[in-house]
Amino acid sequence: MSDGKPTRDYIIEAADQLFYQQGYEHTSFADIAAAVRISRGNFYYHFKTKDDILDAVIELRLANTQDMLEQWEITGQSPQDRIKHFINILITNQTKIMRYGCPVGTLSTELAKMDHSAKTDASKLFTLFRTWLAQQFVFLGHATDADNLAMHLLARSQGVATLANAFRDKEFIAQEVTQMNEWLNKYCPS
Amino acid sequence: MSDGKPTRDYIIEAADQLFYQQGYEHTSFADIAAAVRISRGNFYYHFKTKDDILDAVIELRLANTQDMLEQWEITGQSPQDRIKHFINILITNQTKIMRYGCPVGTLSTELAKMDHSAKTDASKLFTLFRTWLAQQFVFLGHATDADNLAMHLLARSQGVATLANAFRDKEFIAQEVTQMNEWLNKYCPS
DNA sequence: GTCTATACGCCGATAGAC
DNA sequence: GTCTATCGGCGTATAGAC
Repeated sequence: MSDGKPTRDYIIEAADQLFYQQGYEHTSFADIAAAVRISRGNFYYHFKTKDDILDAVIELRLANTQDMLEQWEITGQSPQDRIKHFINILITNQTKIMRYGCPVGTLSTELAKMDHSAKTDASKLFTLFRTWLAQQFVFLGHATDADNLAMHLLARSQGVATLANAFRDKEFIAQEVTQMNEWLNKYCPS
Repeated sequence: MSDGKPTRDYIIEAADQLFYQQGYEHTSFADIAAAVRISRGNFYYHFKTKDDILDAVIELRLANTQDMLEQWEITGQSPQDRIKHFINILITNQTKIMRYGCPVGTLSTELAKMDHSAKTDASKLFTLFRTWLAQQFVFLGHATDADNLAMHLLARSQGVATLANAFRDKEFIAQEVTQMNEWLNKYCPS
């Protein structure tokens, strides 16, 4: 590549995209190699197995998610603002979601069906959102059921992503996002 | 096989199970052949391609779903009873859902990622539930937003399935089902 | 670090005997 | 209708030259 970034990083980023767009199993080494413009053989200098790439991709996603949540912690002026940031991903990423679904949910589901060992690691992506959301609800004074509220919101968001993907329905997303914000307002001080 | 049922039907039923448990792509002809106890070669007497089996499986699921909805129409004494039947699938099938997710949602998601031609047919499974639920809401006197309410409930149910699968959490299902029933009561005459 | 060449198995699919 | 044998292709993975 042109800049100083290690080839390994390019591989992980390409795999990240392809695993999301095509699914883990449906993505071959040839696909990733073509995207990074290296030979298949060279591939194995950086990763021993396909599972190793998956591990690296999950690690990358965990780090990126962590960064995003920390950003929201800074830019969101109140807990409800921050939670609204979460709800709003459905709008921000609606094009991708309608095409490929939610990157967290679809990977989790695929690995569960494959009975893949990385399934536990992939679910940590959910945990990241779950813990962060729960913390916001604690800030809002709902310490006792903060985790339940976090899980509820996560589930709502997952369901919207799945159906928006199935029906390619933009209007539906907008409508559900509105309802989720209204739901949130019930738990916020007025 | 021992009884008079055509081998073709056994293949479809085995494929139905395996596609659900392992995913469509992850399931090979060898897997299905082993389950039905026929040779791989014999397979092609009944189906020309793997896609043909998928079509047959979707057709079977559509028919089975249709039957189930008609049953609910009979056994459910009121629209709210019938809708509660829908909500209750999450409890009835909780073991399978925690392991493999929702059969409708996971197939839809997988086919979308593969950009598979059968994706549209698979989404008809969602449509079946959607139309049926909307009809119940019409009966409840919510004609203007019946479809929105149906989609909302479908999404809730999908989200619960996805998270229950990711976290293998039975308690979460029970809790969300309770909330969905409470939500439903708001739209029912008291 | 990157390449070519290649091994080897499983995949979907076909041909043809019984 | 069911079988065995086999094909061509692509999958992951390895060996070794540069």
